[in-house]
Amino acid sequence: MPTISDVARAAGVSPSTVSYVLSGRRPISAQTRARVQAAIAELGFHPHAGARALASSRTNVLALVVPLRVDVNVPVIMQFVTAVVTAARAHNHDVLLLTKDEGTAGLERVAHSTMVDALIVMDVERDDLRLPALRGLRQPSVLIGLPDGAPGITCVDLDFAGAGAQALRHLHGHGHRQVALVGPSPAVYQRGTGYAGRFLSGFTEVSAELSLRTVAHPCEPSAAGVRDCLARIDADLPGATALVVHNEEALLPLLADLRADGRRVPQDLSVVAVCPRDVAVGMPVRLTSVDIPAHEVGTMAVEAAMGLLDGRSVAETTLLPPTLVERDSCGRPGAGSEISSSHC
Amino acid sequence: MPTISDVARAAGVSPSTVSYVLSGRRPISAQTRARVQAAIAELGFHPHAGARALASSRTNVLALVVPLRVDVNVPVIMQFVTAVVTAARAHNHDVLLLTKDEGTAGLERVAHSTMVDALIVMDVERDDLRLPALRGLRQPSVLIGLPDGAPGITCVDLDFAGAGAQALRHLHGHGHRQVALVGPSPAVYQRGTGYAGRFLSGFTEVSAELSLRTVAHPCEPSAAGVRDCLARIDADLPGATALVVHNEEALLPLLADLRADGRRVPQDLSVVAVCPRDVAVGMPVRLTSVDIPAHEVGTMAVEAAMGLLDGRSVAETTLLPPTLVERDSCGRPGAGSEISSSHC
DNA sequence: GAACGTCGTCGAAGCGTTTCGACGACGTCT
DNA sequence: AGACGTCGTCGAAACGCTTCGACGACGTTC
Repeated sequence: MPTISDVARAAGVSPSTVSYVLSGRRPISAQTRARVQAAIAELGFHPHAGARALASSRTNVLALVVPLRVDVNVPVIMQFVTAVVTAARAHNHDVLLLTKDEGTAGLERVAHSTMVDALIVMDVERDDLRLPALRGLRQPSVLIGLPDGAPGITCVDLDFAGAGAQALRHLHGHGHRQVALVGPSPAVYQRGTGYAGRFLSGFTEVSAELSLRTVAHPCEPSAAGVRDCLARIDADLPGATALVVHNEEALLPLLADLRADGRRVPQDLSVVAVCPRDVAVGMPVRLTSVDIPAHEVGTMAVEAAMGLLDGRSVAETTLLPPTLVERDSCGRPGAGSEISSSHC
Repeated sequence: MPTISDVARAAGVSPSTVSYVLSGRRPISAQTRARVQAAIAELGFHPHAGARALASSRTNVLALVVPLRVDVNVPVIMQFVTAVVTAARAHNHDVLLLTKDEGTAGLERVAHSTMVDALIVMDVERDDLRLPALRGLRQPSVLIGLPDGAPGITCVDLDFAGAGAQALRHLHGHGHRQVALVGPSPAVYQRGTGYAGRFLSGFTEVSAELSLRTVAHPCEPSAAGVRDCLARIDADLPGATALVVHNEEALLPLLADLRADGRRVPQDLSVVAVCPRDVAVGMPVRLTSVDIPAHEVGTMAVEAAMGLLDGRSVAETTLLPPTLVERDSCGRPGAGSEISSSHC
C-alpha cells in the first residue's frame, strides 16, 4: 500500500503538497497538481482512513441506528436505509449500521471511540431513553421520527398528523361520513412510537371538525389479526363506507378478506392506504394512498446531519407535508350497491 | 476526550502499560491492572478508533454489501443483515453498510482505504463481476451465495438444490405425482442469481428420478403476476395437485387467488413454500415449508470472516442442509374432492 | 524602488494508539 | 553463589495523514 510520502516522492513534491492537492484546502499550481494526480493514479494511492481520522478528527462515517424488531415494517425500513446510504455516499460519507437493541451503549460506543461524525437514529419513541445519551455526545445527531416535547435534537419526519387529516378529508370529499381507521399493530402504540399517535390525532381532529362517525382500531398484521380488526369495525361502526389503513402489512390480507367477503373495493367500500407508492401500486386494486416518503425523509436526515457538521444552521424539526395520490380504491358511498351483492 | 496518556498519568504507569491492560497481550500485575481500570472508568476513556486502526492495522469493522434492488426479497435481506450485525458485534466488530449498486468501486474504496478488515457480500450472481475485484483485495471476503466454478473465495449459503429436492420428495411422499414450481421473478433468473437455478435443478433432478410430471414457471411477485403464473400452470399441467412456491412475495397473493378460485389448501391443492419460518407461520394457512435460514447463514458468514482474520483455515464452501417443516398445507391428492367444490 | 500582498510550496509538529526491545527485580536451578 | 528464566513495566519508534507557520518568488502599489 503506497503512502502519501510515496506519492510525494514520485511527484517530486512534499507530502503536505499531496495532501493539499487531495483536500483542495490551499491553492496548488496546475502543473504540480497534475504531477501529483498522475503519481496517485500510477501508484494506486488511497489515503488510509484511520490515519486521516486521527489527523483530521473526521471519519466521514455516519452511524445509522435501525430497529430490527419484526413488528415494524421491514420494507419501509429498508427504504430509509437505502436512502440514507445513498445520500451519505453523495456527501462522501459511509454508513455504519447499528441496531436499536444495542441501545444507549451502542451509540456511546461508536461516538466515544470516534468511529463516526454524526448519528442518525430511526424508530424514535415518544419519550426515547436514548435522547439524553445523544445529547451528551460530542457528535451531532438527527432523529427520524418526532419525540415528545422539544427534544433539542434535529428531527425529520413525515407530518403524520397532516397525513391522517388528509386521508380523512379526502374520503369526506367523496361523500363518506362513516369511516374506520385500521391502525398499526398494538405493539406500535404500546411502544410509544410517535407516528401512530400523531396519525390518529390528525384523523380524530378532522373527524370532530367535520362531525364524522369514525372508529379506530389497531391491527395485528396477520391474517387472523386482520379478520379480527374487521370484525370489530363491523361491530362498532356497521355503517362504515370507507377504511383508512395505516398498516402496510395488513393491506394484502385485508383486501383478500374483503374480496372473500364479497365486498368490492371501491364499489362497496373505499380504502385509503398509508404506505410507500410502490406498495400501493402493487396491490390487487391500485390503492389511493398517502405516501410514506421514506426516500425523502432519509435524504433529508442526511442533509441535516451534513448541515450540522458543516456548522450550518439547521431547523430543529422538519415535517414533510403529506401527499395523497388518487388511484382506484375510492368511490362514493353506496355507488356500487345496485350491482353489489348485499352486505349487512 | 481523555487519551491513553491521561489514563496512564492518572494510574501512575506508562501508556504502553495501559495498552497492555486493554489488549491483554502481555501480563500485567493484578494491582496495576486494577489501578489502570479504575483510571479508565473514572476518566471515561475510550480508545480512538482511528488511532487504533493506524497503529494496529485492524479496524474491527466488517463491510457488508447488500442489494437494494426491489425484486429481491426485502424481509429476507433484512434478516441477513441483522444476523450479520449481531454476529459481528458478538466478535467485537461493527458493520459498514455498502450497497450493491456501488459495485466494484465501493468494495475497492473501503478496502483500499483500510476502513474494514473483511467483506461480506450478499446477492452474489453466478458469474459475478465483483469476484475478481474481491480476489485482488488485501482483505478477505465471504460470499453469501454460490457463484459458478471454484470461486477461490469463501462461500456460505443454503443448499438450494437440496431444498428443491426435499420439497418435491416431500410431496411425492404424500402421493403427489404432478407438481408445479412457482419460481422467483424472471428478473432473478435473468440476473443469474445462483440460488434460483440451483433450487430448480434440485427440483428437476428429483422429478426425473421419481418420474413425476412437473412444470416450473417464474412468477412476478404481484397480484397480476401470480394470476398469470397460475394460469400458465393450469394450462401446462392441468392435473397438478401440488405447488412448490419458491417466491416469498408471491405467497400471499397466490393463496388469496386460490381461495377466490375456490381451491382449498390443502384439500384441493397442496403447497410447499420456501421461505423463512415466520412467514410460513403468518400465512392464512400455516404452510409446510423449507426454511430459509437467514440467521444461520449470516452468522456463519461472520464466523467464516473471523476465522479468516484469525488465520484459521476455513472451508471454501459451506452449504447449510435444508430443513422442511410440516405444517398445514400438504395433504394427499384428491383427498378433499368429496367435499370440495368441483374444479376443472 | 521600497513596502506590501498573494501564490505555491515545504518542513515539522502533532493526532492517539500499538508494539518491540530493553531492563530491573525476583525465583529457580545447579 | 552464580547463571539463567520469567514477570512486569517502560521508552521510543512507528503507523499515515493533516495542518500550521514560514518562506521564497513574484507582481502591485505608492
